[in-house]
Formats: sequence, structure tokens, C-alpha cells
Amino acid sequence: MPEDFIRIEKEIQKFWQERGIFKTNPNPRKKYYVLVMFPYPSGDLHIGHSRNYTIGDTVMRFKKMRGYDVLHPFGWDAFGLPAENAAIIHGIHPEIWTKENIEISKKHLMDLGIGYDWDSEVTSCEPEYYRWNQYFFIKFYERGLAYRKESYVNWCPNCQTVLANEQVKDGHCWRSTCNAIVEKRKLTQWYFRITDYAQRLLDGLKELKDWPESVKIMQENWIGRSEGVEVYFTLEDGTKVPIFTTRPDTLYGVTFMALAPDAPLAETIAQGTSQEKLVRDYINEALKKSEVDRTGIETEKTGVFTGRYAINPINNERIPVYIADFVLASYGTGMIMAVPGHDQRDFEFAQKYNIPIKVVINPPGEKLDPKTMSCAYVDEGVMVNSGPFDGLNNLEGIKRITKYLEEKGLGKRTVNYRLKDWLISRQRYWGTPIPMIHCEHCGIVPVPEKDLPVLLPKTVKDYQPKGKSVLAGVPEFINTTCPKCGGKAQRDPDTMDTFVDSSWYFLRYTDPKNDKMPFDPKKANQWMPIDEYIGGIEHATGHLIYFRFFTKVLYDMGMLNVDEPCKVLHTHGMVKLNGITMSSSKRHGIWLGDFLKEHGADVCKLAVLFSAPPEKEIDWTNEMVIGVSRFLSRIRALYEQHKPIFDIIPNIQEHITNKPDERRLYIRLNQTIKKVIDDSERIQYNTAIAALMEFLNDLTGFENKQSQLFQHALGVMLRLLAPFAPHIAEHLWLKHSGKKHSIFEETLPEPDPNALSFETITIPIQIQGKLRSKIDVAIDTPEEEIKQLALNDEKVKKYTEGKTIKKIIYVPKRLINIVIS
RNA sequence: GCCGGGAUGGCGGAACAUGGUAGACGCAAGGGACUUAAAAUCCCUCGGUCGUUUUCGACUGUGCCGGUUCGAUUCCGGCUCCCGGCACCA
Repeated sequence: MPEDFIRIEKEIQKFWQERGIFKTNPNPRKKYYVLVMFPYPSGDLHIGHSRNYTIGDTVMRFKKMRGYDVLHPFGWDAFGLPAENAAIIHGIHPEIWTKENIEISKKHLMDLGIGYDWDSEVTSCEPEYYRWNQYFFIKFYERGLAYRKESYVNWCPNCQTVLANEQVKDGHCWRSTCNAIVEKRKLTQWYFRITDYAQRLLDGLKELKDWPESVKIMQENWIGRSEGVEVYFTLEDGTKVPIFTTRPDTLYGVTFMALAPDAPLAETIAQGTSQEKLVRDYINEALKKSEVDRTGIETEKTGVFTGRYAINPINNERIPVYIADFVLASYGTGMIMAVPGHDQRDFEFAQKYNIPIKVVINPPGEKLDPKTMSCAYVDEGVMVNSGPFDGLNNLEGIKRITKYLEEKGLGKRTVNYRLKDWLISRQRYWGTPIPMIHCEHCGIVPVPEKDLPVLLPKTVKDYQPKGKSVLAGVPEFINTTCPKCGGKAQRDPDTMDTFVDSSWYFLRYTDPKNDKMPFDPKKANQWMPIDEYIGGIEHATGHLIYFRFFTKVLYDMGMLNVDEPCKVLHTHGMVKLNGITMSSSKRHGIWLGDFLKEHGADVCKLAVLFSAPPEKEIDWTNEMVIGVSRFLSRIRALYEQHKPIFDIIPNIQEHITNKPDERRLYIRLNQTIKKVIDDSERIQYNTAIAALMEFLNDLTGFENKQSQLFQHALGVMLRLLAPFAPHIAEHLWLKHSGKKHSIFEETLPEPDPNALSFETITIPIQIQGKLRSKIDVAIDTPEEEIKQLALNDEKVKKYTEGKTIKKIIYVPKRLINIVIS
């Protein structure tokens, strides 16, 4: 790109700003909400970031040119650990560090010419924003959706804070720069009761027709619904120990039970038995292990007998109870019935500890012997050793035993989910303070709404958490009075998970300045749902579940008319460099500042859009830049040499001559309009740009450049190009059209439906399915005539001579296939 | 282990929701034009093998094996490899 163009891009950006091209219409007639996931302000942006924004920008410009009133806002997910780490390492206040980064990133976005409505910019670390996190927290609390409980939680020893389940990847901290092995700690923490919405989150997926199948499946697995029965076992002393099973048909095969070492009952169950000390030691050992050690693939199951027995309610058998590390406290009831004959895990455990194996299901036509079994039998079969249920197919057995248990009051049908409640407390500084007060007399009391926001104190000396919250060490923050009794009380020292911020920011964009409410429902409902949401796939089971959850709660609160936030989701692939994902924190990437200085914004946009379809990842090479640079140079040269007609000529088809090349160009023009529009609607920008390149080749090769048709085509082409190369299109538009308004205030022309195919088409002729010849025919040639033409074709004759023609298959306008014997 | 997705020229990728000329568009490569020269630009060639060797023709070719079909990159069955997600969920 010639150097002067970098300067021109700046002028164009200024023109857009001054003209307010991207301002949101507060009263949209035909609304379109396009949103990119708001980023963490990491300072210098790289090409990987630009992909996200470029796709959003192209959607916005395209939709705008198709007559929509578009909302295309931007903001910053500004709370979080990197700011705090910078404070710890460099002694800069997190707020200053964050704001400096925002300025840098924002400049890059401006230089890229992304068309945001900056009036609706939202920054989550501002009290004007986070006070509403606190507002929602209290609303959730009032509805029973925010609660505190003590349990074993994921603890990152490096970040010195707890993590939500969604933030633990393979037993390691999710943050790419941390990656520490996550430990278990027993703590009292705040949770959002997302499990109350498990079923609705699952059901809602069915409505999301335009979400990628992969994301929906990931969420479905994450929610993990499974249907079964809760069966009421009891210990010999009468203690109730219900268990969950999906296989009630194996109830007669239970030979032991197992309790999770971190389940509450595990602490007391062995008291007074000879096993007491062994059990205590085992639990201590088991809890010391990290999740990785405990659940790794190769890990052998361990356990210890508790000295206690339970009674199997279906046959009153006496069943030994173990504590075993393969049982999870957090799923079901934290205790299981174990059937070694028909569950592989139970089988392995039973073998190791010499527990009997009992067969209650035989494979069809076979008889299993527990002594010779090498693994559990888990498939369908015939029930045996199961009292009145013998001889049944086990699938039928599931139904019959379930019914029996319910009738006798020995159990009930239950559904279990793998989804856990969302742990939102963090022991860090740079986040939203939890608006709760702990009073000796009144217990936990929410901060009254009129006292919000609870401001994050700025006078912190030491940001390094030491196993407890940073804010606990700030007396002027922590000490307060109880809103109920007026006595001395303390604030909650924790801050919220930053995923709370991103769970509703898309609503704030619809009403960003409101200081009475988080948003006016009228305004939100005007724009919701999001019509096109663009972001990385890495949020599939985190943010993309959380924001659905929030939307459903707000729907229940009467604040929204929709209970799904977003109709269409497009997840794009990462951008890599030398096979490694570009990353700000790892300082690995092609930096936007450098790139823009060298190539300009349009080249950046086109290169990112053209090199691969959006969902695929890109391994960046400089070759990707060369092709699109040439394309833009050729465009520029064409428009410098030949003057377009800038106004769309309504009946251009009446003005063109019957010369074949004019007919051809006219049809190519309409094919291009159709292809660019269709592909853009599907966000297949790589092929849309390819179509523009093809048409440029057509234009360059066209003889009569003085003709009205040619000049008209140039005018149309410029509009089609505008969403992809906005600066150059705008520049050529303003410079040569003499118009004062932006090309983005123009609309895209529709293709002429009568000019989408050529009058003469080439029909390939196959013989036995192999291509042998081609004939050119008029498009309306009758089938019989085409068949005759094919049979008379010289090359065809060579193959058909002396053979019998069995049949001729003609696919209209596509091909002809002759079958001979 | 379970659940997804994928595999097409030297490379990025088209075509495959509806089976119908595989390789659009671009990069790289080779040749040519312009130029004192270079850059830039423009034109031509470009899956492989073989044959005539000019225009052309034959065979083969979309990870592998098989099937359905007049016809399969596209559908079905069975594999191999890659990339994601989940991971003792009872």
C-alpha cells in the first residue's frame, strides 16, 4: 500500500467521527445488535485481537448498508488479576495500569477504523458499572440465588484465591500465565445457585438454532443431566445414607458402599470402631492430594473400610461401607452403592480389596462366573439373583425396580446434574466488593440499595494476598456498622469473580449512562436479543453459560422479555504465529501498532478475513498480506483511471447493448452482488472477498471502459467492497463522487433475478460417469434436443459406436450422462 | 475412555445443508513482456503419471478399505491420523 494511504485512512476515520456515522439510533425501526465479546484491556493489541473486532465491524457495516439500525458497542472487562499483578510487581495502582492499557488498546482500535459507538463505552471497573453488580448480587440474594456455604473449593496457590469449576482446566489454574496445580481448601464462600437453572439452561439450547453445534454439545455435557433413582440405604444405627444410581437394575448386586473422603459424613462415620484411626489417616492423606493426583488417568483407586455396615433396602443385606477416593463429594449424595459385577470402577476397587463380586445380569444366552470375570459386564442382559425380578431384561428391570422402590417408599426418581453452583468469591483486590455485612447480632445483612456502591478502597498498600482477602487488611473498608441494628460490623472482604461483570454488560450497552437502574428494561428490550455475537470458542462453558443464566434470572425478575441473550453466535478460531497462539501476556504475536504503520487498516482487515473462514484457526504468515495488498492497489488504480457512475442506475438492463461481452459483464455483476450478499449473511467473508477479486478480474478484462454499464458496475462494486475495505471505499467514494455523505449511508443494491445465469451454458457430457465432452447450448434448449446434440457429438460417438445406449440421464442445466452397455 | 470436529495441489483455502465438470480466489513456483538494470506492473503455465509432444489425448487423483449409485470430496459401514471438549459423574 502506498504510504500516503496511511494518512488517508486517518482522514477517513476523522470524517466518520465528525459525521457520527456509527452513532446508535435511539429509536431503531429495524434493529440489529452486533456484539463482540468485550476484552480484557491488555494494552498492545495483536493481529489475533483484530480478528474479533474486524469480523464484528464487517457485520456492522454490511448490516448498516442493508438498511438496519445497528447497535455496535464496545467496552472493557477491566477487573482482573493482570492489573493486580502489575501493581504487585511494578508498584503501579491497578486502576492506573488498567486505564493506561485501555488508552493504548483504544488507540489501536481507532487506527484500525473499527466503527464503534464510543458513546456507549462501558468499563467494568468504574463504580458506575460495578455498583450494578452489587445491585444484582443483592437481588439474587433476595431470591435465594446467592448464598454462602462451607465446602472444599478449588484453590490456586499461586493466585492465592479460589476458582470456579469453570476456571479449572485439567486440574490447573485456567489463567495461561499461571497454570499452577489447583488445591482443595475448606472455605466458606459465596455461590450463585446456577444449578436451579440447570434444566432451563439445557432446554434453552434447543432454541439456539444458530449457535455452533459444538458449543451446544459442550454446554450440554457441562450441564450433564442424568436420570436415575435415589435409593434410601441406612446405616445399622439408623443413619440415613441415600445414594444416587442410574442402574437400579443392579441393586441386588451391591456388595459394598463407598463414601467420598471430603463428604461431611466421612469425618464421623468411623467414630467408635476399631477402624477409626485408619480412617482418619486415610482422609487426611486423601485431602492432601491435588485434583490432578487424585483424578489422573493412571491413578489407582484407594480406600479404607470404615467398620460400619449399611442395609440394602431391597433385600436387607448387610453391606460394608468404605471410604474411597474415586467417589466425588460434590456429585449425587457423595456416597455410592457399588456393584463390582456391573461397574468397571467398582470392579477394580473390589478386586484390590477382595470384596465379593456378584453377578445380577447375564449377557443374552451366556452365564457369567464372578471368579473368571476380567472386567465388569456393563451391557444389556437378563437379570438373575434378583429375587422377583429374575428373568427380566435389565432395561425393563430399571423401570420395574424404580416403580417398586417408589411404591415401597424405599427410593424416588431423581435427576442429577454435573453442573455445580457458581462460586463467585475471590480473595483478590481488583474486583467488585461483595455488598454484604457480617454483624455479630444480625448475621449476614445486605448493604441497603441506597448505600450502593460499596466503593473499592484505593488506599491499599499491599496487593499480595496471603491466603485471605486483601480487603480484610484495610480497616477503613472492612469496619462498618450494621444497617439493621447499628452495631459494629464488618464488610465481606471478598470481591466477585469478573465473570459476573461480563454476564450482563451487553444489557448495559443499551442504556450505558443510566444512574437509576442497571438498564431501562424498555431500552434493553428494544435491542435484545443480540442478533450476532462474536467471540472466541474458549468461552463455551464459562461466559457463554453464565450470560445465559443471568438473562434467565433477569427474565424471571421481569426486567427482560427474552430469556436467551443471543440468537446467533459465531465463534472464531485463534490466530497463531509459528504454531503458537498469539498472546499479549506472553508477548507473542504480530503487533497491531507496527502492522498498521506498515500496511494500513484495510490490508489488516482483508488479510484476516480472506485467509481462512472465521471458525478456523489461522497460522499467520506474511504471504497473507501480499495478495490483499495487490488487490487493493489494483482497485485503487482502476478507480483512478476510470470514472464510475456513483448513483445506482435503476434500470441499467435497459441501457446495455446486446454485445455478448456487455451481456456477460452484466450477468457477472449480478452474480457477484448475490454471492457477496449471500456469503456475508453467513459470515463467510473469505469467499465473499474472493468473489470481489473475481469481479475485479472481469472489470479489468472488459473492453469498453467508456460504456455506461462498466461505469455503473464500478459504482456497485465500490459499495460491495465497502464493508471489507472501508477506508479505501470511502476514500474513492468521497474523492470521485463529489458527494458529502458517507458510502455507509448508501444501501447495497439487490441483484437482478433475471440476470443470474448466462444465456448459453456449457453442458458436460459424461459416459459411464466419466467426463468425455462438453457442448454449449442455449439455456432454454429442450431436453430432447440436448440429448440429440450430445449423441451427435464427435467425441461421444467414438465411445458409443457399436454399443447399446441403456439410458441417458439429464440433470437440467448441469450435465448429461450416457450409460452404455 | 466418552463426546464433538476435521483430513482436498508446494501452501491458505473453494465446491459438499440439495451427490452432478474437483481444485474458485489468493500465495508460492516456472516462463515471457516492459526496463540500461532492479522494483513495480502486465501476460502465460501450474494435482500426478504417461503418450502424441502443437491445439490434444489416456490413465490416475479429495487420509485408508469396502458399499450404495448412471455418477461419491459429498451418502452408508469399517479403520488410521490430527485438533478440541469432558474426564472415576455412580
